[in-house]
Amino acid sequence: MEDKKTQLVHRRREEILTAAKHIFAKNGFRRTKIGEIAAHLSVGKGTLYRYFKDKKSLFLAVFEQGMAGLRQAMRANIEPIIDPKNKISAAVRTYFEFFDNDRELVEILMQVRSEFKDDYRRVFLALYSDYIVKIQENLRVSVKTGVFRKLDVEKTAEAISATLHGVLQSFYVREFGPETAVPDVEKLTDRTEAVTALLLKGLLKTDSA
Amino acid sequence: MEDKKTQLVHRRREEILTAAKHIFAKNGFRRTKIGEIAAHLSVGKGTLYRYFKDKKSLFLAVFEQGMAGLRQAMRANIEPIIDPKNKISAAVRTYFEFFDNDRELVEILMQVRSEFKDDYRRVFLALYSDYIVKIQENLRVSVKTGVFRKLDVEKTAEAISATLHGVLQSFYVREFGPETAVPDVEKLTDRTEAVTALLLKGLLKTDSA
Amino acid sequence: MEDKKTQLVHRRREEILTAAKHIFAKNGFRRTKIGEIAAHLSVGKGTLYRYFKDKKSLFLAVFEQGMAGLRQAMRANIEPIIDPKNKISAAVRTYFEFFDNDRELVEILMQVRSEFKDDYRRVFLALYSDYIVKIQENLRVSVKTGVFRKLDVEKTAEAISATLHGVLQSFYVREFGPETAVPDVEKLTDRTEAVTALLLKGLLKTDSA
Amino acid sequence: MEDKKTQLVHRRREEILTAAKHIFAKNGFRRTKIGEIAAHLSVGKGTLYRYFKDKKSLFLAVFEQGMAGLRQAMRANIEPIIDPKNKISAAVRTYFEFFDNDRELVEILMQVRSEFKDDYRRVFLALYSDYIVKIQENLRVSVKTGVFRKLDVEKTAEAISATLHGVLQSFYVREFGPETAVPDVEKLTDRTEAVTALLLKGLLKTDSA
DNA sequence: AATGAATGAGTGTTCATTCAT
DNA sequence: AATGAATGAACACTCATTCAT
Repeated sequence: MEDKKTQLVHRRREEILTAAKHIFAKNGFRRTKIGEIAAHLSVGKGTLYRYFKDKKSLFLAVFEQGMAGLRQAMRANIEPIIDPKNKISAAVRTYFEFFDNDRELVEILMQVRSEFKDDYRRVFLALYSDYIVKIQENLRVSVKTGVFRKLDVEKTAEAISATLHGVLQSFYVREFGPETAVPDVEKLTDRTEAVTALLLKGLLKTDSA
Repeated sequence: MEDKKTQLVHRRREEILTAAKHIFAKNGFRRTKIGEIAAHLSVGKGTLYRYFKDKKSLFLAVFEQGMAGLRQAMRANIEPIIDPKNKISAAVRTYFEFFDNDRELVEILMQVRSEFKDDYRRVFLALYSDYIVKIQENLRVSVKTGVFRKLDVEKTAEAISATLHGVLQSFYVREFGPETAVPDVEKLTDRTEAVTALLLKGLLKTDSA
Repeated sequence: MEDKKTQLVHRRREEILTAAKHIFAKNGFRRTKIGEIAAHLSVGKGTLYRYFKDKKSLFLAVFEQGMAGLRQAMRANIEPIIDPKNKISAAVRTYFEFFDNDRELVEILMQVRSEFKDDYRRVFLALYSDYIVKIQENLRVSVKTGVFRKLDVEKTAEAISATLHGVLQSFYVREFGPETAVPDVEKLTDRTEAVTALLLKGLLKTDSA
Repeated sequence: MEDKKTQLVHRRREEILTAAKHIFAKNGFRRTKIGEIAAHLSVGKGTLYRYFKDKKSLFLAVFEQGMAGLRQAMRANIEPIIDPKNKISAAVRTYFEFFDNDRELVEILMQVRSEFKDDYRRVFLALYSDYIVKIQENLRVSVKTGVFRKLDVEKTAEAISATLHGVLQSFYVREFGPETAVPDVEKLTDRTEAVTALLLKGLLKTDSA
């Protein structure tokens, strides 16, 4: 019985998060009214406050859930791979695919940065640190084994991660937007090859000799 | 006499922009009260409204001025350079130096994205397009001359630009913040080498032969 | 239960209208602050906005309610009367009595004209038209039966109605005003005889030999 | 020389009043900005303040000037007439003609009532009192000479005056409005006959038999 | 005398949050 | 547990008036 109750609570929490993500992504944090989310769920506003302390907590919960999903996807798709090059290309592909499949989360991501700088920092660092650590490990090993050139592991890992974010944003500014009529014409995934190539091979022609 | 007046108006406008940038960067757009900017300048609120239509216009003017400065810096430092590799490294260095020297602008940049998506898009595209075109030209020529490998010009140019943005943001989230007590410990410019190397050489060891 | 709620809502609405009429009449539309009305009712400002869209709507609701009352009074007191002369005198008396008993409404009436010309026109025409039509009918019949002299029905009906308004205003300008210390010394009703006589002796067939 | 200056000042004052009347009538007191009047005259705002203490004074000056014009017209057209009936009909005609020829003043008149109740009262009473006194004299004499029926002089005089005001307002609400495309289709003057007849046939002794 | 840049008081409205039912 | 009526803090913007030039 307790279990049942707990499950119900969990399910309800999920429903709220889904509705909130939808509305927040559509209108942005400020313009979103708690009442609109409640109405979307056909519940009273008070109910939302039983599940989340306040509007900000709800918003951050949406964000954290999204980030957790990203982390999970990255883990599932990258960890099994052993070849360092393939690890990189899998990371790029996974990252892009993930956000192609959850455009609302991109909007949330953009919002959270300026609305809650400090919370963003916290969540960002918490969720991404292990992922950046993984990159660093890959780099370190691959440099040692001679697959990758000699490089500054910390800064390069940061740069790789930053490139993914940067491409996401550039793309978002130009193509995204919930109101875009034809959102499927172009996809982040289309960038996978170019970005992977850039990261792995760089710009220079290397067929020296 | 007209000249004097015009000059005075210009000077006042600049003073307002500087004060506004400072306050907006410190508190963010929403939490900034027009009265606070006015007080900082020791003028009445009405005066600000003589120079800028409303709060949003003032904010966007700060943003546009900053972007104009970036464009100018990029042009001045990159255009004279001929060697494609040096062009790339100069772009990275200029970009990072520019934001190291104007951290308030970074905060503005982060804000504007989520507060005024559409205006951001407009200004961003307007000011950056010529700069992205330059990258594309460089790539196209360098591929033809065999300095750069065969690559997708549009997508790679986008990725290069995105990498710079991404690094700026990653760094910003971790190190920046107007409230940071010791903001000079680490600098964006420290990333120049690693990023330039990543862009030019990629990760893979190329010691063919 | 639904009934109870509906009733409560209705009662609250009436209370707000009463308080608003009082404050609006005392201070005029512009100088009335929403907060003053709320304070008078010991409720929060937000509550007023649950019942009325905005300040203007509240004001116009007060006005419309008053006009509805006037129409009702006119109907109740005039319709049952058959004799044309008595109909006229009843109209004059009812009109004057009504405003003697609701001086706040007079102030509202004066305000609404200049503040919301168009809304005034709309409400005025909507509520008064049937009443003017009644006058016209009375005139038409009475002319036919020879009780009233031959006259321009439309213009004379307008003039009769206008006379009532005009007397109300003249009186108001001189005697009224919520601040008047002794508001009961003179009354609109005191004008009933003189006005009725003026109107009637002009309407009656002067069956001079 | 002094004379010249005085004349110039006078002329300027008149120009300001004309412009102010125009703008005030168009937009209403509240929505009229001092700057708009100044711009219309191609002078600085400060200049207006040399001629009128403040916005309210300017508005009231427009009103008072208009009322003075009405008084003058009434005097010129009525005083020479001796026959009591003709005096009445001349009053009606003059009043209606005056406002047909100065519709802007009607708008001012409507505004002033609710904006400045007390000042309206003062000016109204000051300017109209002599005119009402004239009506009273006419009534008194005519009753004595048997031309008019026995009546309450004060209240009837008030009612006559009120009828003119009332008709003006009724007409205004329905037909006027600065935005009316075809303002000449109907005129106040068209009411002259009906109103005169209403007033007179009520005034004349019905020496039946 | 004329100007118009500068001033800053003043207020309607929204909406996150609470809490009585 | 759920509701949604009630609350009231918070804030941009206008424009009459002043006064240095």
